[in-house]
Amino acid sequence: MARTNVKTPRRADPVACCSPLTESPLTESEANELARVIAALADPVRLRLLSLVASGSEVCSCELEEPLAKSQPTVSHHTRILVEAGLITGERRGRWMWWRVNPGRLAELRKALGG
Amino acid sequence: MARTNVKTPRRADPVACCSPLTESPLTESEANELARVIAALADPVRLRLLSLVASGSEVCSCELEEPLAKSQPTVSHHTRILVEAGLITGERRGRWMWWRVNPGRLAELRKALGG
DNA sequence: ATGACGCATCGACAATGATAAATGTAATCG
DNA sequence: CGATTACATTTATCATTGTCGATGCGTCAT
Repeated sequence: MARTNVKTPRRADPVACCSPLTESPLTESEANELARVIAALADPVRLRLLSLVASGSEVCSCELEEPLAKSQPTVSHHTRILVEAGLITGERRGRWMWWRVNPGRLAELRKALGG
Repeated sequence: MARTNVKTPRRADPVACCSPLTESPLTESEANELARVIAALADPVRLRLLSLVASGSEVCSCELEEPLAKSQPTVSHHTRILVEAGLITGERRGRWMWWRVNPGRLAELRKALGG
């Protein structure tokens, strides 16, 4: 069946849009899009979640609750935000959701930050 | 008290502490410190403020209110947060505050983000 | 089918943060 | 000196967000 309930990023590339902010002033819409993605990383739980997923090649949601010490709805909330930011992708296999990082998105972010 | 109100970063280096989050899981305190700095950039007004400061070599606070379309207290609020994150530094000369970016801090951030 | 499991969604609450008016503090000028 | 300028701080308001219990939905095993 097709589609699970995994959300995809809102638009093509909310980050790759912007040249490094150290080079030229950001427009208002560029700043809005960039801030949206950065906000996804501006939380310690999501940073640890992302680093946990990056450590293993794939990580199941059920393997996240314990190390993060957060409830299942809270973990689901954070994975959703990271997916919407394009930083991770999720795939449902059976009853489990498997998460992978999107390395390209992190690279875009670093570039937008002056890299 | 004699001291001006320019705040300095809270500790030596809240960001340089962490190896790239793509390499090993962040500890809780590493994630807290890193999230603090990232949160300083998770706002469109501060992103535009930072890019404005980065564009000119030095920028005065009075030159920020108009392009940002924000009140003076709001601009002061945002510059304070960027200073506490170590992303910009301020120097008072006469009645004006002159702001400069701290390129090293942005580089540390990119590194912590997997660079 | 029935139950157990894994995860998403909804609803509510507390905490945080962005904004600006009013006020305070230095520094400069006449 | 008093007046003015540039900025910080205080205070209050309002929107956003992190958190979790309850619930719903799909999947698997029996």
